[in-house]
Formats: sequence, C-alpha cells, structure tokens
Amino acid sequence: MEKPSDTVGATSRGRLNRERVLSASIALADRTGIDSLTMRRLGEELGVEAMSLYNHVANKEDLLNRMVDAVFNEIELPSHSDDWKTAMRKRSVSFRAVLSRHPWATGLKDSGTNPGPSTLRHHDRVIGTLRNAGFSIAMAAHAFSALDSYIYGFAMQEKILPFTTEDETAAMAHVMLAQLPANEYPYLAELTANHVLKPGYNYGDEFPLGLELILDGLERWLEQHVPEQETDSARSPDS
Amino acid sequence: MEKPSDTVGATSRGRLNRERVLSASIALADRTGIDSLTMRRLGEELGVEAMSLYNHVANKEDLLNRMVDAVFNEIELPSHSDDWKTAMRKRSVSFRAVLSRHPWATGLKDSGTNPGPSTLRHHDRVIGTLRNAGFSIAMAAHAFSALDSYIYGFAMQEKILPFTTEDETAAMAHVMLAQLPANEYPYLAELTANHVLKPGYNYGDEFPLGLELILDGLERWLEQHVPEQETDSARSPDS
DNA sequence: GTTGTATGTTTACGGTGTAAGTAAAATAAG
DNA sequence: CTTATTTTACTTACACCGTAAACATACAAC
Repeated sequence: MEKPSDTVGATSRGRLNRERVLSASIALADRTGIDSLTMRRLGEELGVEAMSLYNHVANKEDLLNRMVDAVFNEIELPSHSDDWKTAMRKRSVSFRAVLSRHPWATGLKDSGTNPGPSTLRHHDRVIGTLRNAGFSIAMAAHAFSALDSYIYGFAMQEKILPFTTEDETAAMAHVMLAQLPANEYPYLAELTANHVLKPGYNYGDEFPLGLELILDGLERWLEQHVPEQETDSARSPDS
Repeated sequence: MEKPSDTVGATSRGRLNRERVLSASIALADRTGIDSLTMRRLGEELGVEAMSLYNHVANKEDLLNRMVDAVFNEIELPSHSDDWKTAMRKRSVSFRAVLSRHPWATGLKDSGTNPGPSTLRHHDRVIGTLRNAGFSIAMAAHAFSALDSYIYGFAMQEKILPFTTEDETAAMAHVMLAQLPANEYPYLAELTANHVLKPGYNYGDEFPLGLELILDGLERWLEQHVPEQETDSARSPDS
C-alpha cells in the first residue's frame, strides 16, 4: 500500500514524469501561446519548481522538440486502403487541422534538425504511399515538397491572421479598411470590402481549394511521367 | 564647420537614425540569426548603448515589424508588361530568394497584424495583376492564398533544413542514414540514399516544380471559370 | 548668450534559461 | 526490517534579456 506523503505539495499530486511534463507544456502553449511557455510557468502549472523539470527534459530546446514530435503524432497517417489521392487529401486536411490546433508548432525550427520517431514514421508513410502509387523516388520527393510547403505555409498564414471568428474578421477588416488609403491600395481595398467583408467569409475555407489544385497537378504529372524511365530505380525498397 | 567632438565615441561615428538601426539589425539577423538579435548586441554593433536605440524605434516589436517590411521591399513587384503568369512567376521566385536571404523573416508574426507600407504595396500589386488578367475577386484571393502559402511554406522548410551546401547535405544525409533504422523507415531510407545523396542534389531546386504546378492549375482554373459570372463584381476598382 | 528639443548614457527592475549544491523520497540490497 | 543507492525535487545564484526612469550632452532657434 502507498501512503500519500503530504509533506510536500508536489508529490501529493503524484510524481512528475516526461509524459505529464509534455502534455502540460502542450496544453499551456495551446492556451497562452508559445511565448508564454516558460520553465517557471510550466513548473507552476504542474505544482513544481522550474528546476524539477530538468529531471525529465534535457533543456528547453529538448522540450520543444518533443512537443513538435507529439504534434506530428496527432496527424492522421495515410491509409493503405485509400487510393493515393484520397489518402494524401485526408492526411493533408488532418495535418492542417493539427497545426491549427497547435499554431506554435509552425515555426519551431526542430523537425528538420532532429526529428522524433513520430515525425519519421509520418514522413515514411507519406513517401511510401506515393511510391506505391507509382511515383518515382524523385517525383515522390517533389510531391512531398509541394504538398508540405503548401500545408505548412497555409497554417502559418492562418496563424498570422489577427482574427479567427467571423465577427473578429469583420471588425478587423473594417478597421483596416478605414486605416489604409483606398486610393493608394485600390485592389487591396476592393478585396477587403467586397470579399473579406462578405458574410460567411472564413480564410480557412481557402485551404481545400489550393490543396485540390496541387493534388490535381500531381495526378496529371503522374499520368504524364509514369511510363518514362527515370534515373532513380522505381522498385519498392523492400518486400 | 563641424568639429568631430571626440568626447563620446558614439557620436564620432555619426549620428544614429532609423535607417542605420534598421539596416544594422537586418545585417545582424542575417549573419547571426534572429535569436542573437538583442538590443544590447545591436547597440554594440552600432557603437552605442542599447537604450539609445529606443530613440529611433518604439520597442523591439516595432523594430521587427520594420525589418519585415524592409524585407518585403526587396521583393520584385509583378511587372505590368508581363502576362500574369510570367509576372507571378517572377515575383514568386524573387520572393523565395528574398526569404532565403533573410530566413528569420519567415515566422515573425507581423505582416498580418500591422503590415508596413511596402507589404501593402506589394500585396496590392499582386492582387491587381491577377484582377487585370481576368481573375474575379474571389479567384484572385484563392490564387493569392495558394501561391503565398506555397512560397512561405517552402521558405520555411528550406530554413528548417540543417544543411545548405551540397557537401553539408551529403554529410548530414550520411549521418541521418546511419542513425535511422532502415527497416523501420524503409521509404525514408530509400529516399535519402537514392535521391538526397545523388550528386547535384539541392533542395532549393524543388521550388520551381511546385510553383509551376500551382501556376498551371491557376491557368486552367482561369480558363474554366472566366466566362462564368460570379457574385463578386469583376470590374477594375478604379480607372 | 538662453532655451527647448533630440539624442545618448547610466542605473535599475523584473523576467528568462539553467548550472551547482542540497534535501528528501523512492527503490534496491542486505 | 534496516541500510545503501539512485532518482527526484528544491534552493540559490548567475548571466542575459527588454525596457522604464532619470540624467547628461549636443544642437537649433531665438
């Protein structure tokens, strides 16, 4: 049996571990923004002093890297039972939704320098889906780059926008419209007045349009190039 | 006549002004990264104490906003003499080159919240080019979103990559290949070994491929939708 | 000259990440 | 059980950050 050792407040809530630290830091970043995520505040959130966190995380950069990897783990992997286009569409939409939920993940310079296991598995499955659909290695790399650049950039623009709800959008658009000299920026003024201020406008709705543009382009590309023999070998890497 | 007042070292180098502060901060961020850009270091760079900078800039955020606007000013505006596709291609390539020169500009959450005059002019010209080519307001907005998301995201991925030169790439790929368990991530291993390690590989070369994909899609889209009457009025806003 | 306005400096304060040393609690060994 | 070892949490301290406040200097207009 265990006694609840009430001598120290921290232990009464149960011991700390890496998972608790990780999920608390993600929740905190979601709630208050990445700039407000400090070791002291995170410790406070967990009922613990800041330095205690260093028993479960090497340093703050390590923590951020693990947070990004945890985000990648939330993305829906492309399914084997879907055709490549459907699979890529689903995972792209899921990717964007995840980045929308965790806006701070866009712009942390991890994931390139030392990707975690979830990141690696995700990338492997995406490339595998394309390869099995007949994309050559080079074409799979091109497709991956095009799609992820779009998703990443869209999420970033979405994050940058100073509004989210329709009401906020309208309010902000009115302010901007009043501020910017309409005769100096006529097209911008027109777009704001006649498009952004239209009822029902939501920047997020732009995402599927651009996504379909790229997917269609890749499909046409695949049809065009598939018979052609490339320098890269086109067989599956194993099996 | 002016005497060189050698009592204070700072004044001997000439007075400070906003332009000198701005260009020095951009140069410093380019050289040492955005995290190394601190008010104290920037002051040191200019032969001045940190607090002196606040005579020319409201605060650090203001400085960063102005830096981003200065970056936008470097982007080649779409030319009136080119057809829309050529104009957009040129400005996209220029945009990517500029973001490659100033990687820190990707991810500063300005430009949405309070864009500077260069940013506004740039956006206005892009939208104007599309409108004059026959894009409806809504289609221009879609095209703008798709293109800029791609450019922004590509620049960000490029920034994230831990290598730039071909030698660095090869070295890094070898290390990664040795580290990652090939049987767990077979497609990733294959792509690294047979594509990234190929002589002449350069991630930046992927950019034009994805760009052309989007431009072609927009062109086909324009041909398809142009006769259709949209809810947005399609006339030019002035003239 | 005198006076007012920019511009630069000094000092100080609360915040940050984290190194170092210490205490306490969980776990392992006898 | 007791004891020894390891893991975890706390305390203190340090260098660095952005910047408020008070002061000093330089320069323009009168």
